[in-house]
Amino acid sequence: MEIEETKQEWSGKRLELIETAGQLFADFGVNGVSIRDIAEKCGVNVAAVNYYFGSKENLCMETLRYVAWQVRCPLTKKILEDHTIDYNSKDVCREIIKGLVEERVQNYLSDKYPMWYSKLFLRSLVEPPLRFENVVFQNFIPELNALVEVLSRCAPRNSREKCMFWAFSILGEISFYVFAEPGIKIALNLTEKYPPAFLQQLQEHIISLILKGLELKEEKNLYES
Amino acid sequence: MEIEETKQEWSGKRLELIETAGQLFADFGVNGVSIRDIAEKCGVNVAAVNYYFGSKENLCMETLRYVAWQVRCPLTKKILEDHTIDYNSKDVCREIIKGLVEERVQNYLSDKYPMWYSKLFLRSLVEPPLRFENVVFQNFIPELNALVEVLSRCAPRNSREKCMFWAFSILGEISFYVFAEPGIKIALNLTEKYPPAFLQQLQEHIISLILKGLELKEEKNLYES
DNA sequence: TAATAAATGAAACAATCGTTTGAATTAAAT
DNA sequence: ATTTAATTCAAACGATTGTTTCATTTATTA
Repeated sequence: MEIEETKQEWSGKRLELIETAGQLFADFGVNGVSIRDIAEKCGVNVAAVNYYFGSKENLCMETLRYVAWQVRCPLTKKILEDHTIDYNSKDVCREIIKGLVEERVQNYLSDKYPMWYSKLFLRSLVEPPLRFENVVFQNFIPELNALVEVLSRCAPRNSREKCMFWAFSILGEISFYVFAEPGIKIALNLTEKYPPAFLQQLQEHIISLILKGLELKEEKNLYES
Repeated sequence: MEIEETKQEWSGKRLELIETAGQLFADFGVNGVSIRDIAEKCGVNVAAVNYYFGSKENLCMETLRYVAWQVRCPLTKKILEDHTIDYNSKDVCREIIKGLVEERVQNYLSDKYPMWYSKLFLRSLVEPPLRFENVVFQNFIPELNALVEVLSRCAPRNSREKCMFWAFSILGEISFYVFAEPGIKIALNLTEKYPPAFLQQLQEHIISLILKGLELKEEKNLYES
């Protein structure tokens, strides 16, 4: 119900302002976007921002809260709460890790959501006045810890420290394509969004990389030249 | 000699301004820093920026040119120009890849350079008015292509497309610790810079991850439980 | 030492920033 | 239909932005 209340606030002109502002914030940074830029692109008066949000900073935090909700990856916690999982089965562990990577590639890079959702979310780790907001502590750190816990269970021979590195590997591999998107697209001669076939290859690349690293790769592949 | 001329411009009050402005740009974004901020922190008059650089935008490009020079990774090209290398030797290939990763961990994350050098350099891939400057095309893309070429030679069984993914893996794994530094340090309870022991572990993690992925890992490790 | 160039400083420029005001308009409720 | 609330609008607020001016100081050269 708290969720329903939250979602109600994300409707109408208020939502339009969040979507417009968020996209601009993601591309140009909060300080690179003026309220007049937002108002013009959204087709509303400059006073609308202060009418709906009180201040630019409030709007800023709202855009962050919004995208953090949109791209959240709940699979990790769902796995941790499922006590029927047999982590002794390598097949099970493989599927779990495949799922973790897939969810993030899907939420961060595919056209399930606009790219600027994840781009703005990543900015919250970096840039004032976004960073150090509660939304970071309520999303990034818990999800990171959950990710480490799942990896620890799937690869018990690895220390918790090692699993932290693997968690950062998953996040880093994917995040790079988000935050460095403009440069990467130039390097790859892409004008539109990442093609689905490209994302499919990337997803398989990351899954294979993690599975090999955690010694969970199917044996047949280990020995083939 | 062109280099010498360039270096001469990086001295005195001019260099102090570049260093001061660059650090602020890296942390707060170009639009998040005013000329008065820079002047105050640098202990000079507000007119100094326009006296030495003509405009804020010129100063901005100069800071970028400066850090791109500082953190450049010339090892890749040096390898490509060395025609005595035997890429049939797995030992040689292993050492090459170790070197490539080490150079980047050293230049981007260690205390060889201030962290904001690499942070600002990464911003050039993302954020106007830094992005799409010539320095990106003259550094990021050539180094990326060189990296792909070296990986192709070391792992000839992988397609060029695959090697591109591996190159992005190396860059992504390391870059994540640069651009997401504030969030990561909170997650890891770090107040200072990344400890040398941590970077050593990270470096070994990435090298191992890439070598396993490219099937270059020493056989003894492949079979040990 | 005198003359010249380089560097610095206080003050102000127009432009833009986030924000506020209060009237005009639209929608909802009685 | 009338009242009330919600929304939109043009205009202006003071503060801050990047930049310029010009006098002053410092350093260099003749």
